[in-house]
Amino acid sequence: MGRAPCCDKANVKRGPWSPEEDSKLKAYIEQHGTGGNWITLPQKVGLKRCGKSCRLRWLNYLRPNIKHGEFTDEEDNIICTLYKSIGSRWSIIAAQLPGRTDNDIKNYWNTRLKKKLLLCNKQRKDHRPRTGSYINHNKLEMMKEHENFFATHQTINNTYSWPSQQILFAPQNHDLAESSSANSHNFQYSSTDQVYFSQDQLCQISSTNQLASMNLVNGNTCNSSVMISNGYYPSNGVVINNGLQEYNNYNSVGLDHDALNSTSTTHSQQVDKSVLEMVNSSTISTTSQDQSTSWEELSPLVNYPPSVFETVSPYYVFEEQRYMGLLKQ
DNA sequence: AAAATCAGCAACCGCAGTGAA
DNA sequence: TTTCACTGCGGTTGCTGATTT
Repeated sequence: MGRAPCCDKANVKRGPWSPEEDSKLKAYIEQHGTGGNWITLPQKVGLKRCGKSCRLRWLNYLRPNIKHGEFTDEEDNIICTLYKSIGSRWSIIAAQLPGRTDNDIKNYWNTRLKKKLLLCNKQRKDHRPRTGSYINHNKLEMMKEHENFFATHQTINNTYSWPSQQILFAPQNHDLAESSSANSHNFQYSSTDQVYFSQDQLCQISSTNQLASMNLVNGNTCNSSVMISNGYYPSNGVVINNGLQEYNNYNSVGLDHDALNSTSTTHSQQVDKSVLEMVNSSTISTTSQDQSTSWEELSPLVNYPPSVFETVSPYYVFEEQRYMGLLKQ
């Protein structure tokens, strides 16, 4: 026995909403509210529409403070970062972007952001060496090669106009920082807990085992970092290289507890906090990921340069898949 | 200038979760 | 405990205007 339809489809209007319908619905809801029952709302308003249709129209178009138009670089950033973390859970992503609806963000991702990444990937593939193992290339040489490439191919830099950010890592304790410093990495301290690395330094680090014992820090700006609790579940590490952005954001379960409880949070921290709460309080779907473009499909598009992450990404990707329910435990 | 194709987006569909009876 | 109406969400469809051929 199938479920009863929510409305009599033969007697409801479908398709685009007219201005008259819009104004009727808007006026009614502004005056009376939804009454918590969308199914009976159309009758009260005097519309021959399905309740679900009214709800959608209100949420996506009529309700106050809806923001239409171009997405900003910061919004792009947040969408990509969160997509990397939680996948296509548009309502959660929308909750981080005031005025944007899940439908808007979903459309924007499917029609523009995804293509933006694909375009970038194509350009990167075109530049890859044709022979030999990419992974086995000398890391420093590859890094220099990429830097030269982006220095001379301004068009690619223009393709990605997102704000530049700096990669941040933090040692788990000061001893590590000091010992690392003693290893001639010449770290710059932004605070007692954080260290900034140059790309060359990262190459050196990734060629050693030091990365595994470090904490990845959220680097939306140099001054707004979230300390991650351990080296296994970094969250929201974003790397910029000459205009290209590295989204290395993994599951929020690794957020540092102290950071989460900190009262002096930055915007990016607040985003992580609330997303963590939302993700933890909702069920993770194992099916929706299959139907949309998976991050596994797109992640190669933003993993640049490979030399920085090849050491650690397989494990992190595994962890991400496991927590997203993509792998059996 | 007309036809074909593409891109963007509003709206729809159906499934899963929730809570009241 | 079970049933079922309702809500919310994510994937998909189809319309429309823009662009290309």
